[in-house]
Amino acid sequence: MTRTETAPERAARAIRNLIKSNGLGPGDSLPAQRELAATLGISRASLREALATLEAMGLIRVQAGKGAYVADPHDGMPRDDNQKRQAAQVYQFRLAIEPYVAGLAAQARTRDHLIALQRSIDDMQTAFEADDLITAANADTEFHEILLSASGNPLFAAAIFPTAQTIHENQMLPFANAAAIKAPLREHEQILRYVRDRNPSGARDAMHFHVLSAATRANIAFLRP
Amino acid sequence: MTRTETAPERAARAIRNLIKSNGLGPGDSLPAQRELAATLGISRASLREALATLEAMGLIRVQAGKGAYVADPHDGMPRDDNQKRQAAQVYQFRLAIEPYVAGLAAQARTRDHLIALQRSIDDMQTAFEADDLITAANADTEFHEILLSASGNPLFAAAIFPTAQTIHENQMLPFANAAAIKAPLREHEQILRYVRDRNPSGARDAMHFHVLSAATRANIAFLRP
DNA sequence: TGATACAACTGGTCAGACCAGTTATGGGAA
DNA sequence: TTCCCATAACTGGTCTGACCAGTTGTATCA
Repeated sequence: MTRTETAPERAARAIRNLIKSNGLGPGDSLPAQRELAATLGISRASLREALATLEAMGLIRVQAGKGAYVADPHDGMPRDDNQKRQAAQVYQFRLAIEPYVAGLAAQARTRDHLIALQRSIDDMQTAFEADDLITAANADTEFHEILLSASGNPLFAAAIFPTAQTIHENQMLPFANAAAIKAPLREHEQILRYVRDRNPSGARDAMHFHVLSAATRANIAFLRP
Repeated sequence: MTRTETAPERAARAIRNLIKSNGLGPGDSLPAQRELAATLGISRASLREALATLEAMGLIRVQAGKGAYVADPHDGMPRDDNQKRQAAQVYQFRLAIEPYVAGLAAQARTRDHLIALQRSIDDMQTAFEADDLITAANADTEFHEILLSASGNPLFAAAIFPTAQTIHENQMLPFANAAAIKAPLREHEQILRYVRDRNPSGARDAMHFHVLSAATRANIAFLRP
């Protein structure tokens, strides 16, 4: 039997669509609860349950007396007005996870992973040639996601998930510096080589270098153990 | 002004504590909503909002007509029936994160962190002497959580959160072997020593050893990069 | 003994009320 | 005219009490 979708579930999905289709960005406000409930044809109680789940997911932020707003992805983490510092935390985080994951991937990868990794590199190359930095950044992210999945341990992907958006944004930073634009491409190729050759320590070091280089390109410094 | 905590927020935290302190595991059922609301001194509406956030966080699962249950953390991630394999993934994950975090903590810790770490060690000791393995396991988890916070990078805590329950479960496994019961205690003390002395590489190695030892005690083997 | 019907649960949803903050507005005082 | 402040009209936060729809245990009847 296909379990019936609950009213708050339906509402939560509707609100997410509303945010998307209306192109609402961080800080933009949602309709008032009484109005939104009426629009969706549900009670305010159900609406509030939907809002509670969306808030738990970090998509919105609700303030008493004021309203509900589309959340800034950075708001889920402790106050830190300093942009640079946030970026530093992201790179610090990546430096912990990604070299390790690359080492695992070098051992656990299948032929399909290699193909997918190569394609993401090709996509990135093509995007660069077309000056399409958005697509290039997407390809960049994709490369890392494939490695994540190639590691064979779903916990890493689960761990990255909450910070995925922050990480992606950060991955675009380096591209602001047009001069060093091809460097990440070569670094990806180097990583892929080690992963293909099943050389964990090589992959690990190459990824370590890649993350540190990306930080340097973005002019970010941070504490390392 | 310190923004007042909302009733559902308070309730969510209370329920999480309830799960912890009662040692509820996956599949165990929570009290009925009417009863739980009365216990917490809030309305069912507020209680339901709390449950909605907990469900969004993947901590519980609510079924109409039946009840609310502590969720299996592995639901929502790729099927993997093999218990041993799940445990291996957890240790593999911890081995990536925790030594790195320990290294950071050794540099960023404050005096308060040291005090808290020492207390968690003392609690664990006391619990062992009282043969209270549940409390001991809680103290064990607490030690690691304090280090997480001492690292100064909230991303690590955020990353660990989704798998926190799995990790906690795993941390209890070693205690099944009564012989080696004091080992983790000594390992924690060793880590604390390095953290106190601001020795990152020492802390890192000690934590590496600690995680590997825990895995060995639990008779778990896994791939390392 | 076994099947069934009922009672007593469970969560899902709603309407409507009231409180406590926030904000816009309009009327006075300077 | 300009500025300030009281107030009205919002906003979300919370509660009560009701009813519906599933699930489950139990007692009754064949």
